[in-house]
Amino acid sequence: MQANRLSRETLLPQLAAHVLQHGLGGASLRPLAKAAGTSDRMLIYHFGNKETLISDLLGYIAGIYASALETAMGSDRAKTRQECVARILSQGRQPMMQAFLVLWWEIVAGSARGLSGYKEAAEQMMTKQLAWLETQMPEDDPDPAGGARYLMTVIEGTLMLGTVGHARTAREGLLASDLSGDPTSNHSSNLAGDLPPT
Amino acid sequence: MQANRLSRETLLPQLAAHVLQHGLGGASLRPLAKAAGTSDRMLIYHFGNKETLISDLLGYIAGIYASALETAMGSDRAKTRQECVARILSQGRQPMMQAFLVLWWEIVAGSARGLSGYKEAAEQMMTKQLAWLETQMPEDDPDPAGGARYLMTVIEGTLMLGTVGHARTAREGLLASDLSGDPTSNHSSNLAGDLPPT
DNA sequence: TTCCTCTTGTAGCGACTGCTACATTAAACT
DNA sequence: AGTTTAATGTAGCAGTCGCTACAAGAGGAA
Repeated sequence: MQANRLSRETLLPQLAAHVLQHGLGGASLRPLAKAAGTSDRMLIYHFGNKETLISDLLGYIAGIYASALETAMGSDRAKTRQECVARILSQGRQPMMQAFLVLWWEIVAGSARGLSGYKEAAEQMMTKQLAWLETQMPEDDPDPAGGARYLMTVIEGTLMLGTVGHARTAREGLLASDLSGDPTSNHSSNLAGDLPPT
Repeated sequence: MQANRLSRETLLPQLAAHVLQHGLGGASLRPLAKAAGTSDRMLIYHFGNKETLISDLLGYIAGIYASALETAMGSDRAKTRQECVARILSQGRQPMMQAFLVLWWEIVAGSARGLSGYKEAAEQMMTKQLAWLETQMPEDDPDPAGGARYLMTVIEGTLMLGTVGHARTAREGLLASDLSGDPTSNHSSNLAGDLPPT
């Protein structure tokens, strides 16, 4: 059984898998090629050089992330903003999302350093996440657009604090915020339980 | 004029300066040594190996950050939480803090990947920032401890969105939050003006 | 067939990586 | 002074980096 001809399209999934597991920082051509069952020679042949390979790969990964969000888009909306936050944070604790998250910070770092392709991919992923978040907002929310942006800010801050060992700080912050459940509201408040552990 | 004997203490400031400018990712011994006016040979001699060099360097940089916060600790507290956020975000737009911020995301990424020394430094920096933030909370704040943690989460989320080209998302989110200024409050609301530009 | 283009393998280049062996100088102790 | 120890320079090793020159196969077109 002969393998198909190589192309960017057949290469990218395997490259993405390797990068999701081993990161972008130490990603060099020969290990990448091995993961895709080829040689560095062919990677350069098909992508021209490493820089555009990484750019294309980031774009592809952003696409994966987008479709992951699509499939994760349950039909039932959250009832409160806090439930919305809790859902997303608990979803972010799934193993697949963990790998994404680890990679995500490398993408952010690359963005900050101005590496080619990073900012575009990051922006695309966040735009998609924002759109997804808007669909998850409570139906009776007074300001779904602004609220989604607010929740996004809070969520990203929480994720960052979590990765540097300050999950507890974020949790206590959320509990002290208006997201911890308005006592005058008739919705149940279980944010504490759904927040990430220390 | 003969240069002083080398030691970790005399080396670290110059190494830190180089890393703040060029990043941790591509930091290899020879450029680092050149920036410190020595040879890679001596870096290994004084630090043992690269890994502990980076660890020590991260610790040293965390120390720099801590003292930068100390000197930035004005005696006057903010009057409202939103003013507190606005101050910190505007402070983060100073050039020196910009360099820190770019480096910061590399530290977060290293934390997430489990690189040795990264998480410790990151945790230390965030702990320090949290303590500093508590001192900046409004005097009449009903919950300074919880509020500081909440603001910290929001601030970090805002910074992240800013570096990936979503400063506008964060700004709109903050404007839609309870931090945008309570109309029933007697404090002035100028958060919009102090938020980062698009 | 003959030719031509696309795709792939082999081999290697020059630069760089972290690190070390060896020798030398400089300072400090006895 | 003599001895010992710490600090530094020179040179280089084995490995990896991105990338390329060259040639060989493969498939279609004439």
